[in-house]
Amino acid sequence: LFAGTSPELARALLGAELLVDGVGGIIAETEAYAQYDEASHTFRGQTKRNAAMFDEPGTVYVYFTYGMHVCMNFSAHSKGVGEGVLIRAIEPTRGLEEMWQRRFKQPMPDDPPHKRLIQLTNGPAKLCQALGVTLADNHERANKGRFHIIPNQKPDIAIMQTTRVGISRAADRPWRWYVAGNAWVSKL
DNA sequence: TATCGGATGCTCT
DNA sequence: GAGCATCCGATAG
Repeated sequence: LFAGTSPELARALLGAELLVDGVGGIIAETEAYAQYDEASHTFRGQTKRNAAMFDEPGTVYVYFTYGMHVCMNFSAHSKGVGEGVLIRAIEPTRGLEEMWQRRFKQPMPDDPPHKRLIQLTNGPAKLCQALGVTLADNHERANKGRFHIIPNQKPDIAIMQTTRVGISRAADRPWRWYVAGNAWVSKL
């Protein structure tokens, strides 16, 4: 699964369930980044910060950005190649109360507003906060420690493809994919 | 509903 | 010193 190219992995991860210590949901939106890709953190070669992207496929790459947020990726392709997939949105399935507490710093009400449930995980930094992912998780491995990926069971989900969000270089490269109609997708 | 700016600190130029 | 794979609240329409 993780041994594919980053665009292949980005599509394959849609519909899969991502769980961190049993808390998480269905992956609804992803973006691919490759070493030859000007928008990628790995474009200018390996550094201490991006080393996880060059590690074994399935390695977790967590980075700090905008002075206050972290985002998570899974390394793709093969060891030595700086390529990976950013997880941009999940549809919560397990541990809703725990996610709510981490995101909003208060217990989840008995009848939570739908709008608020969507805000739980409809963005790359939001879902990391909800799942309790921090920089300490950098270099973790999928399906070995607290991170688990349960492959997509439904073969026929409708997938949309667009340009990536929030980048300035290689802005035309259509390497963002999301599940059509899913309410947790961060942007249309 | 859409757009705008502030928060906040690490990384690389 | 500039830029950043973002988020949130405020403001205008």
